[in-house]
Amino acid sequence: MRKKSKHPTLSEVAKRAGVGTTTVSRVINGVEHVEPATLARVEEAIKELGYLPNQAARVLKGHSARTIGFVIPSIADSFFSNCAEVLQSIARSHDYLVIVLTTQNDVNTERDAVNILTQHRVDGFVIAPADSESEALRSLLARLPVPIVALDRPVAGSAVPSVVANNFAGAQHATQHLIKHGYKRIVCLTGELNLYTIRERVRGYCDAVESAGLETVLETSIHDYESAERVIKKMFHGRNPPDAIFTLKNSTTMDTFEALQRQGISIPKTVALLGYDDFQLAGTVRPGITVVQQPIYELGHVAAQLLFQRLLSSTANGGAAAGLSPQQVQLKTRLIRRGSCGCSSARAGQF
Amino acid sequence: MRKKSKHPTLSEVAKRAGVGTTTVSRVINGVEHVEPATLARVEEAIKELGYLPNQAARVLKGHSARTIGFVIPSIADSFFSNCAEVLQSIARSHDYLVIVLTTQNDVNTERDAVNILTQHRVDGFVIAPADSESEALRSLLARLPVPIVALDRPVAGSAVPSVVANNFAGAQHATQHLIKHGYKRIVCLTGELNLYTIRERVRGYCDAVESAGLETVLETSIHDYESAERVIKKMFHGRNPPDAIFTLKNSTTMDTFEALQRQGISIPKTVALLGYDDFQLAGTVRPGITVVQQPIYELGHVAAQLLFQRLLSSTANGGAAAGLSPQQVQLKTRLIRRGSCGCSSARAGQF
DNA sequence: CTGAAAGCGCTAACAT
DNA sequence: ATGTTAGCGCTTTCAG
Repeated sequence: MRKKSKHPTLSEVAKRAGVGTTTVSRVINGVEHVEPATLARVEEAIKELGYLPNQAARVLKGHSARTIGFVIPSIADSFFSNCAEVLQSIARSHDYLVIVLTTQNDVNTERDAVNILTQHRVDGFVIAPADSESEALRSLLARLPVPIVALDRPVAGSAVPSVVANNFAGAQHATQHLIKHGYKRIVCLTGELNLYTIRERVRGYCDAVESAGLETVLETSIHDYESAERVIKKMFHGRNPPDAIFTLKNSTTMDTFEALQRQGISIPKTVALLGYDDFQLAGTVRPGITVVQQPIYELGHVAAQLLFQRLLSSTANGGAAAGLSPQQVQLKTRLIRRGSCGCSSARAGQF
Repeated sequence: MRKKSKHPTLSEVAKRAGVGTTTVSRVINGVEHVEPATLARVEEAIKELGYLPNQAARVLKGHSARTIGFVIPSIADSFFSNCAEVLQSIARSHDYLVIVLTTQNDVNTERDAVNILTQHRVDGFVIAPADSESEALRSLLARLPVPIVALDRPVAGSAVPSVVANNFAGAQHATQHLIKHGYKRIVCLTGELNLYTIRERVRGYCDAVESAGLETVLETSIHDYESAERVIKKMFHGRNPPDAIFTLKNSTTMDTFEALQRQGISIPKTVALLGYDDFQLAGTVRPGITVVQQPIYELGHVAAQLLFQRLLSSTANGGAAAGLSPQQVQLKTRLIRRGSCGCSSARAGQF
């Protein structure tokens, strides 16, 4: 004895209240010209049935789904989960929903994700492209009739607005900082050279090192603790060990810190350490770790703003985007000096 | 000169290919009885128009939205973002989407979230209830015609299946461990006593302390670094300072560690520290922090499995849930011994 | 102030 | 093998 259709429908409500469907519809969407008595009856029927309007029907009628998508490599990554939190709260303030899809930086998964969102007729989305240079992605996005904003990584050669940190300058300044400390052999530890952000950071590192007439030492095989440890062992057992290490993302920084510590290599005495991207406890471990801090909250915030500007203005004036914010936003990073680079760690401990 | 409807429709594809809508529909949903030549024409039309079926229409037709909801306090919390990652990947393997909604543990926001998901006709959802005892939530969930699974916190007195860790036993064992070390004055630091998990942990702590004939010292005003520091200062400047501290969630553990370190209070010499919930670098700071580790991955995994079992079986046999896994799953926690409790930190450093 | 009816894009009988 | 057609639940003219 189960109900056929699990959810009550508007016409069921109408029948129960003894009115037409139009009246119920009016009651649901902002009351206008409904007699108090009728209104009361309808509201009671709604309550009794536990009626909730079917979004699908509304959308089919041409209404917005009030939903945006968020396409990111991983949601377990604190950078992106923090962005997601910001995006979520802004979306909610506009009464929009967020659908999160993860790509693991795989271009096929990413293409599927974008298509799925399109099938769901989201009103727009924010994406951190797996491959900034992908021609396929660019043309895929170009066809879509909804606003899109790129986050953390741009879409090269495309009109898609983007909000990214200045990875080049961040890495460049960080490296210059190490150079000012007098370090002569600064190695750069990383993996995932295919990512836009990483490439930019590498560029910044190389630029600074070369400008100082030093030698670039790039190690691109770090993917986890084991690879970090192996590389570090090799470096310090070989001739010409580094006097400073620059790591390009926070898991690499942590792995490196851990490996150095376990091998009893003193920071910053034997080797200095500077990491790209801040993380919890970076100021609490001893020594505190000097890092390039990204404006995570701001990145998420600006991306959300850009998206909703377009969303709201296209609703308002039929698609003509007038007076919108700049298309390509680049945000500054900040160098947080703690003890690991050789600076006095007097101010260590800040998050 | 803008297109009216932004997305191409099935009948536009049909027109362009010179066939009926049915044929196009057949091409889209698993080809059956379509002549190769026709098929080719249709496929080309689809490609040319960049056609993607409108989910809303399908759903309205009675099809599943192939979407599940995930209702959690916050997505920036690593516990929940890790769960989200697991849920996401399992959902995707079943070709389902995940909509994430956050509640900040606010019951009204939570109610809204559930209703929004219902309006979107999700096929089911996983929820970490803000208030396990809420009668309102219980009755709200009871009315819903879709499968629901509670995660991390049960829904008291309800048929909703739940997947939670054994918070009581975890805290009890942890406290007993401190007692075995010989500590006599073990204080418990926490906030958010309204949460099910915290209350269970407090119960476990109290049980162990009282069974040992010691005094319970519960400090429930810790919300951030400042409050942690204030309380610790007071404790160590007053008479009868603690010889061990048990913190009930990881941010409290980190704040406490930091405050102790800044005040030059030695761990574990002056005071031992043991925290509930593991975190990155817990094994890397000095001393490594002994923690109760929750089976995060497994929690997410089992919750997802429970949900999809119900989802898939209700699709298969009309709602009769036959041979399903147990309704109330309770998972074991693990005590990870590092240096901060007074154990030798020989095995420290594991993540 | 209220109701009847058309139609959004799609699927699924039912025809052919 | 393919086309015709009737709705799914809702909003929205257009009439009363």
